[in-house]
Amino acid sequence: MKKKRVSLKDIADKVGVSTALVSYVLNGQEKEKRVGAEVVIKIRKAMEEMNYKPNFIARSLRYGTTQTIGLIVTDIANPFFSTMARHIEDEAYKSGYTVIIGSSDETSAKSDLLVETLLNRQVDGFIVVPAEGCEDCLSQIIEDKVPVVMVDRYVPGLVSNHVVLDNYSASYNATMHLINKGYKNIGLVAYKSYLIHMRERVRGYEEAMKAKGLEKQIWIKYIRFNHLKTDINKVIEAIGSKEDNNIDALFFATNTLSMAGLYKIHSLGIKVPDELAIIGFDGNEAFDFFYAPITYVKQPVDEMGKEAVRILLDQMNGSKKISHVNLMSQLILRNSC
Amino acid sequence: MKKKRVSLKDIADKVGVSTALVSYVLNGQEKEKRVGAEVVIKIRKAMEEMNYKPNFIARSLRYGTTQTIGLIVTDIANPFFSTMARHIEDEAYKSGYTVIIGSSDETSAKSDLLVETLLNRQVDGFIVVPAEGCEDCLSQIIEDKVPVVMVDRYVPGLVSNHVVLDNYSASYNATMHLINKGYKNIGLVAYKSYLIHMRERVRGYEEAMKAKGLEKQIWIKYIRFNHLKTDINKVIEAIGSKEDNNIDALFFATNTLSMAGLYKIHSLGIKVPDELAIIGFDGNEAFDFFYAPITYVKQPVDEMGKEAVRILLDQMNGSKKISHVNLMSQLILRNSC
DNA sequence: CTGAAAGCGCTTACAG
DNA sequence: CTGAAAGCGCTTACAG
Repeated sequence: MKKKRVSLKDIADKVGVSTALVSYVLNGQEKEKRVGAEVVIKIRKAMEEMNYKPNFIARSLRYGTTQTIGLIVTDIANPFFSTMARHIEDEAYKSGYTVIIGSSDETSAKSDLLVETLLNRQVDGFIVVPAEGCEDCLSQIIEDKVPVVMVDRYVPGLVSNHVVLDNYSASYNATMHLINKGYKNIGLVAYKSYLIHMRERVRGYEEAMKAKGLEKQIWIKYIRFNHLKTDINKVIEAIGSKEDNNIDALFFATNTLSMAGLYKIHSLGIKVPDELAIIGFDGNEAFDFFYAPITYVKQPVDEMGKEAVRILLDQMNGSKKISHVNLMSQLILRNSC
Repeated sequence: MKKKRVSLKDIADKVGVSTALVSYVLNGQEKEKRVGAEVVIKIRKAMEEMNYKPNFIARSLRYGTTQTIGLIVTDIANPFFSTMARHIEDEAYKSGYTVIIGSSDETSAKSDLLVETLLNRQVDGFIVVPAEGCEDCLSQIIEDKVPVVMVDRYVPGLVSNHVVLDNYSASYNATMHLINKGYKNIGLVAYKSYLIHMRERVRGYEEAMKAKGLEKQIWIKYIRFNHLKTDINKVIEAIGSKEDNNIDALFFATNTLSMAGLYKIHSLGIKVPDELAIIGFDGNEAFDFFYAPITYVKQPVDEMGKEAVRILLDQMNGSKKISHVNLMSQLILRNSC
């Protein structure tokens, strides 16, 4: 079907030299290998004329390296991850790397599948957002000695690289902001998950409450990832009907939680911030257009992506150093609290 | 650095057979090739024990096929394209294909670079959102006889596949909706571009206006892609200060135009729909939270992605049929007009 | 300065 | 039923 592409050998035949010479000029080694000046010219000309393009697959097989990075996120359609993917792409291309993206949907089954697929495809390294139960697939990567850096969250105990938000302080500061604004019954809406980033966000909230003597007011709702809408609707309805402990402020621990919560708050006509103050997670255009623009925890998603690539490149270049990067968030103040 | 992976030959040596047999059982051809029953068992066992993983790069070199699709969008961080990418990913994985994504930023230079990179990497097919001036890079793909399907827009005159929105009717219907609602001075905000999807959207608007005897009221502002904010702010400011022809309704021709326009409308405090009616393009969570939820043209992005993959797979399987798919949009009615 | 040859890890006709 | 061998398109020591 495909037209047969011209190979090194075709060039060599045309010029009447061995493939070695063609390979040398292709790779700019005509100096070191002292290829004859006229030969170089002839080879260049032939490559041009025949529109030669090197076959990376062959080169990969030879080198045992593909110049490819595997990126596993939970969902590329999630703006947080698509934005990060873009930064990763840009940073990787700068160094001649290409990126293959896969979405795990927060399941270890899909993560496993992706890891296996990408490992078979000989990616040189991984950037992964580990899902729950991903200890195994990650240790498989590590066993194979393929460099990997985790982003957004990491698997505690796994000796490997990661670049994540300082989730504890992000959450602590957001909660403290609400407390300082005078709210007392501050609730947290989090995912039901033992993943570290979620636990840290919970912990930050709890510690802030305790620090201000509000341990009695600690109120956390855990949402099931697969039942986002139904679970969160229930939570918001209960708040709306005052069944629930007179919650006067709500902190959402992720962007998807924030959005789902806002939809329900909006449809129930709960007044923000008068009846309910809000702090969301991650920037989002929708936050800006909510009638009370939403105060939120801003993550340095660009840095997260770029830093992950830099660490990964380092590893692929043989560095043995394990890097743990904690990025600081910023609380963007608006009118929702 | 990487641990040497176990190869077919390692298995063969361990079991004491030739690589041919191992290859046969690996590919489930033990029946056709009548491999001895015990041998099959031994090979299977060895593969298991040694944790053998086939090397796709080697296989690719042999087959001349990589089971990889190259996807070139304008920006993977744009929600429209990231959502499409997700559908493409899912559909591709179903058939054992992996996808490599690149962002062109709407420039032909980056598109060229991406095409070259992906061609070198021997992708089996392309799905591309062609940028302005991309005639050349596309014809290069076509010359190389690599299957390609264009999405979102296409290059007229290029004999190739595409799946796009029926932009003319989308725009015609949206404009007609505004006219029927009684608006007279309806403006269109489009990108300054000769790309077909944009021209069709402009044409749909113009024809609708003419059909209702409003040719005199035709009013179009062309925004430069690289000066989105400044250009659009100027347009909205002029409307706000009534300098401009008493525009009472605005139709935005893309999602990025819609968002940029809404930000300015919001910050100037222009009342929607009383002072200015709005129709936007593409669904968007921000549309939902605007104080007057935005009426918009909804694209079937899932179908667009999946259909593109199906056509591409068909082509890669040798089909010579050229497919042109026009998808219908839907006007989602809300309160902004 | 240049060529012949081995090898990366597979697959597959061919011979027995 | 099984093995030896060629070949996919490159790179690179080695010999001359």
